[in-house]
Amino acid sequence: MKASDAYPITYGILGLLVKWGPLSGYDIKRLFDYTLAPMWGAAHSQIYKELRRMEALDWVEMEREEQESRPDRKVYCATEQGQAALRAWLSRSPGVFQLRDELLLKVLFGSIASLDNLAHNLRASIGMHEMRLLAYRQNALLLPLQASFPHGNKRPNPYEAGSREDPYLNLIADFAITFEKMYLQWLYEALKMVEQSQEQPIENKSEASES
Amino acid sequence: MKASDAYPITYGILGLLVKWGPLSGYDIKRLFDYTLAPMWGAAHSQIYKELRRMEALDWVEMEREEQESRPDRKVYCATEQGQAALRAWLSRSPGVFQLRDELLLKVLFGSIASLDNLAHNLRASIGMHEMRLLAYRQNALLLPLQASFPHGNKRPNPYEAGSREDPYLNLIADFAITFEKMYLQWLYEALKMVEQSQEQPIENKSEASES
DNA sequence: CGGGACATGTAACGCGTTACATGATTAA
DNA sequence: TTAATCATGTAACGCGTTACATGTCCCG
Repeated sequence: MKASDAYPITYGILGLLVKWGPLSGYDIKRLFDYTLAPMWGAAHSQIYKELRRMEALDWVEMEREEQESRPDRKVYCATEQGQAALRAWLSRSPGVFQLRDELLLKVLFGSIASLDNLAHNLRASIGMHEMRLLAYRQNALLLPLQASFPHGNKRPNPYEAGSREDPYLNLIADFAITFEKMYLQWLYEALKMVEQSQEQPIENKSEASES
Repeated sequence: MKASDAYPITYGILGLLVKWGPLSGYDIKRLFDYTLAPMWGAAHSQIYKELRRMEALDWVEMEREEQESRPDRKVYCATEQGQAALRAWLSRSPGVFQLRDELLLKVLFGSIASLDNLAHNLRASIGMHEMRLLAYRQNALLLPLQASFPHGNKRPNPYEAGSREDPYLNLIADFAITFEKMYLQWLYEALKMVEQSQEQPIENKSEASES
């Protein structure tokens, strides 16, 4: 087991398998889209890729569930080695993460284009984040964990319906909601500023004469 | 000019060139490290790569500044075409950005390892974000724009020492500070929760008998 | 009868990261 | 003398993204 064999997404999948028990690639994708949405995104193509890599490393085991008239479900479990690797990763503290927000770039360079333009972008972002906040408030993170969880949980796992009481999940939900609220508040303030500039297009503080 | 010829970092560089006028790759790197730190990071290797790509597209022009006993500075300018491309990008509103925070993953999976471990990670993050906040409060974003800006601004550009009054830069600084404060507050609350769990290791709400 | 959910894949492409490389100047 | 600043590169590697692919079931 080399360190370069694994990356955050590897451990993300591994963690899901340990915490919410045997899962198919499709299940994992749903968990990324809902439960992990505030911290990590993943395309299904990458999840399937990663699962095969982890199988080769003996970090997960696959069991085929046959189905009629649908592709077979391939259900994965974390092995002992996988769990050891996960614990090793958990023991290393990560560096500060990199925010990569295109909107912030467009705000910084807002003066280069028109203010109408910038205002439009801000409104679009407000709409999207407002929807996210609503989703989080409606407990979207728990959607894939509800009673309706795919193949109906076969073995009684310790989290079944009571998952909403997992304190760590609650912590993440708190973060997601607090973050979206803060982000939205900033967006509204930025929009207000831009709209004021639109009303008084040129505010000549310094008696600007021709250059 | 195809859409696939450019990415956020391309426009980040382009925007810097338009806003803070002729710059070398080294200058651009400093601007990414300080001014753009809250929204986009970039390695110098990628900046040099991108500059050559943009030169091939005729989005930037290069002028060599000869120096004794140091490598020549290659100073770049945005062309008309480059500015047009930048404006076109500014007019498209971006989707929601993806947070990719390894720490949040480790918090979610915190119960898999020891609480000591998780507390340690949280404290490390607190330290790092506390430093960031301090830097932002000390106007770190402006560092490369101060009077000391490299080759001393040759042509009197409209931003020279007064950059601290650019309203868009102020907006970004506000965002950075608000974000760090929010993040830190959450980290402290998370740590408090974990420390309480350490004191009362097993809180048997449900008279847990053997499975 | 079209669209969504279910279910799993392959392929292309490059941004972003990390490491390696060079070499002078200046300050602690 | 050790380290930081100045200054610009090359190379390897793969995660993350986007697009393409296939086929059934079920709901309105």
